[in-house]
Amino acid sequence: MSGEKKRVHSIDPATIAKHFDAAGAEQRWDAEWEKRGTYRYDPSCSRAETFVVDTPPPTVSGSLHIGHVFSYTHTDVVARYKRMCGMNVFYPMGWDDNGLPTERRVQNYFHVRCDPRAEPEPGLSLSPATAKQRKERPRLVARNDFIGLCHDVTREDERSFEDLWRRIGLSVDWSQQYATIDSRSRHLAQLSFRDLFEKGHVYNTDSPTSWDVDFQTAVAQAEMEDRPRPGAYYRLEFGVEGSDRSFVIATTRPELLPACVGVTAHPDDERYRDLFGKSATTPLFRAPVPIFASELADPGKGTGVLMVCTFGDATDVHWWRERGLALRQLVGRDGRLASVTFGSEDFPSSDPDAANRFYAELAGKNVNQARKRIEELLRDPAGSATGSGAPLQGEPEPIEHAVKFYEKGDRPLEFVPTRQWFVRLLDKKAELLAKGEQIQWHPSFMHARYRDWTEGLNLDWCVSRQRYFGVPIPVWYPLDGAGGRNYDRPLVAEREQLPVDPTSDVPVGFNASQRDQPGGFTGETDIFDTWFTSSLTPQIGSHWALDPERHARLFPADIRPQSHEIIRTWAFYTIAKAMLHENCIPWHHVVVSGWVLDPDRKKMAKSQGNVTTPMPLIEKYTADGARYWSASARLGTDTTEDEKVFKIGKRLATKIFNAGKFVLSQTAEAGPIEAEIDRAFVAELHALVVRATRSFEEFNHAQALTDTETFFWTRFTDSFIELAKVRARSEEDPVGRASAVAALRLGLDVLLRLFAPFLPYVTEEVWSWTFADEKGEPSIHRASWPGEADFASAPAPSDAESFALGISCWNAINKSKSDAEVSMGRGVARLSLAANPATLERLAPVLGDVLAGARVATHTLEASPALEDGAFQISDAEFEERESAT
RNA sequence: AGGCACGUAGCUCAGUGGGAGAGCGCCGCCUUGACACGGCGGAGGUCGGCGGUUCAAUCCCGCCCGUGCCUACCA
Repeated sequence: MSGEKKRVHSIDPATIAKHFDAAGAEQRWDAEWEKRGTYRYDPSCSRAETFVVDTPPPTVSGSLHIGHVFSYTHTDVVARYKRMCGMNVFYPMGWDDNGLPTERRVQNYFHVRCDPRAEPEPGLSLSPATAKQRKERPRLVARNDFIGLCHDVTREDERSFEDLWRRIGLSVDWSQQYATIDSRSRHLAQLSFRDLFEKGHVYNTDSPTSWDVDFQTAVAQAEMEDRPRPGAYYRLEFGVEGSDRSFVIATTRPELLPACVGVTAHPDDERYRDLFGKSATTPLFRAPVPIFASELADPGKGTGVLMVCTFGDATDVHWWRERGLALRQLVGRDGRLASVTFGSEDFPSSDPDAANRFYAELAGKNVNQARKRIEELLRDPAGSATGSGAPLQGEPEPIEHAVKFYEKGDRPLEFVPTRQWFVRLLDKKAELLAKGEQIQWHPSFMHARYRDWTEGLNLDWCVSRQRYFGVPIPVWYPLDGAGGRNYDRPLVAEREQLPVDPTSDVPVGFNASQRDQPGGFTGETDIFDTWFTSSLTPQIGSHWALDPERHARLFPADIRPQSHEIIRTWAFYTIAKAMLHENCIPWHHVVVSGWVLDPDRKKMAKSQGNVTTPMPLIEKYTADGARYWSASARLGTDTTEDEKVFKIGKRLATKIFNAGKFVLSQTAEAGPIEAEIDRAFVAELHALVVRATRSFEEFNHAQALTDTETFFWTRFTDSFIELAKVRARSEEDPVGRASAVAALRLGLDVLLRLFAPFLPYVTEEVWSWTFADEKGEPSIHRASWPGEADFASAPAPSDAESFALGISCWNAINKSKSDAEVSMGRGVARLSLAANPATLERLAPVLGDVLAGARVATHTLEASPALEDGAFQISDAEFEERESAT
């Protein structure tokens, strides 16, 4: 830039609005960016030139809240930085409409139920159900028709999300959209299953599985949560066969007594040692059950001896398998106690009549009802296994204990034997952990979440769900001559066949007439766990098996933004899938945002009823203001919704607008940057660029913002502009004037670009005034990130500290004005400035600018060796009269 | 019960082995020529507590207290 004349425009400030019209700018630039394709992904670029974002697809049936603005802004800031660094950014948007929330919403909205067996009605389109319709039975619709209705309902939700994303300026490429239930996602999910099947990673088995009795579906380990629940220890007296002995078992689930298949205690427990190998007799039902020793029994819990039921908990399942115990399944899929007959082979009893009499009181009841009733029965001495009075010893002792629930469920999970499909993961913990090591986690401690979860895994991934809406499992089963299903030879759809719906499509080698006929086939009606599809978001973006060339340009992705509570699901499963399919990691970085807390520091959640909708905040504080609040938060740190911070962001945008207006309205041509204070300012600016760039590279955008913001206020607007202002308009010093204008413009130019990822609107606005034209880059968001090239021609200052020194001196003069209670603009007729000799000497090159900025007419310098380096003392200041100030 | 994180000014939060910080709020002053949607100045904190390491600890280590999350806990 030095020497040569640049084509520089100044603006006429009169043509610029007095105040920044943020709302207008937001609307204008969003349309302009779309029109220009500013954020368009270029599919011709190689993987190395591309920065790939694995955008989290928001649950479209969820409500919009300020937390969405928060975390998506974090991602956008990174995407914008990378784009300015010259990367071809792939930043898609997905919509998560696969799964229960949408299923429920569609059911209510249209008053329909999905039924895979229903006749398809192509082109089905419904109106929202009327009150009258709601009183009737829900209409049954086929799966694909249900999916169509889902699109109808979610389109509206998607629009409101898109409105928000556009309003806050997400630099998403809107031509890259997908939905987790759309045909490509379904296709890829089924291809994923086919691939896992071919590689031997999936299996189906009939075994006790965690089951939600309300949703009536199997649930995976990752979807369970413990909730503290009140319960009670019921002390029940058991008999010992062929002996007078008895013992007492403490149980919290007396209703499972009829399902008791064994009794166990710790092998070293003296109290029960003599019982091992014998048979116990259960109270009420008089069932003989084996007594065995197990290390898993805790002598300190309850009475130290416990009953094994099918099934009370995971340990019961373990003992049942290990010991080959009987199966006496009581709780059915609906959560009610089944009808069983004591005295049969499966339910032995030494007194079947009494047992059946007691059980008749329980059959058909749900778990809670059965517990209440059996407590009463257990008070009846007639039920004793020993003839020594009521089986219930004393009163139940209330306790609070943890009970497993489906995270979306309302009643405790039960173990119910069902046939399910699983992805084998338990035997791959070590590889999964190794993959986690290859990924960079931001902040790094989030890696521990992944590690803990993976190490603690104790079940394979149950991927089948007994729901109706979702991606069908592409499998049929051959039927034998008697119509029995052969689960060991599943007919998994061929790759070329996909996508399929096995309830309407036909496996290769069969024809439609053989459906559900002996010797024919039957279609799987189960669907996939929604995570089975969501774990493929990087592959959905890259089109994976459907377009290997594109896949190679987009996979693995660079960043996966997400929140920490779904590390065990979304992150974990995505890593597992990439590993099982291609033995690689799905992305290089996981970027974890914290949560937004309400002003009382509680997590903002729809269920808590404390969510803040974002639009009013954006309208009040502008999109840039909302983004400022978001970007101020470090990754992984929970952040309080604090309007004060929004306000600061809005103020910052206004200040940038005004500073831009001032700098760009300087009419003089820019020239070489020669004045010492200009050079020193530029040197500090350069250092800022280095710091901010490093912060971005470390995924510490909050630091980059803080540094840029601090510099902008304290070094640029509050000081450099003030100190260079007079010279920038000086008629007598054309060289100094050109230098000042150049430095001011460079400062604005660089700071605008440093702010651009955070405040896309105001920076684009100011950029558009003259820089867009001068630099031939219509959008700041496509301009280059500041770097060495911007400073190549700026000579170093003779003293790196001279700008700082000038500011100190200027501040000292300001303080004297403040002390005298005169305005900063007041002229100073004369003053005496004291500093130590070395400081005075170093101040000399910038003193002229300082005195001009402070409007000092005459001054005297005083060398005071006693003063510290860099300290200034002002005395004998005489201020001009207000009227005489010019 | 284990793991992780956090605890700094009234509020929201930075920060570092050597001098305690920012913004907001508060107080005082200044209508100035980019900006009153401004500016200048000021008050305000035993950096959760107790020990230890060190010449030196808000920072490193240990213990404790408090908060949040993750994981475990159904006899």
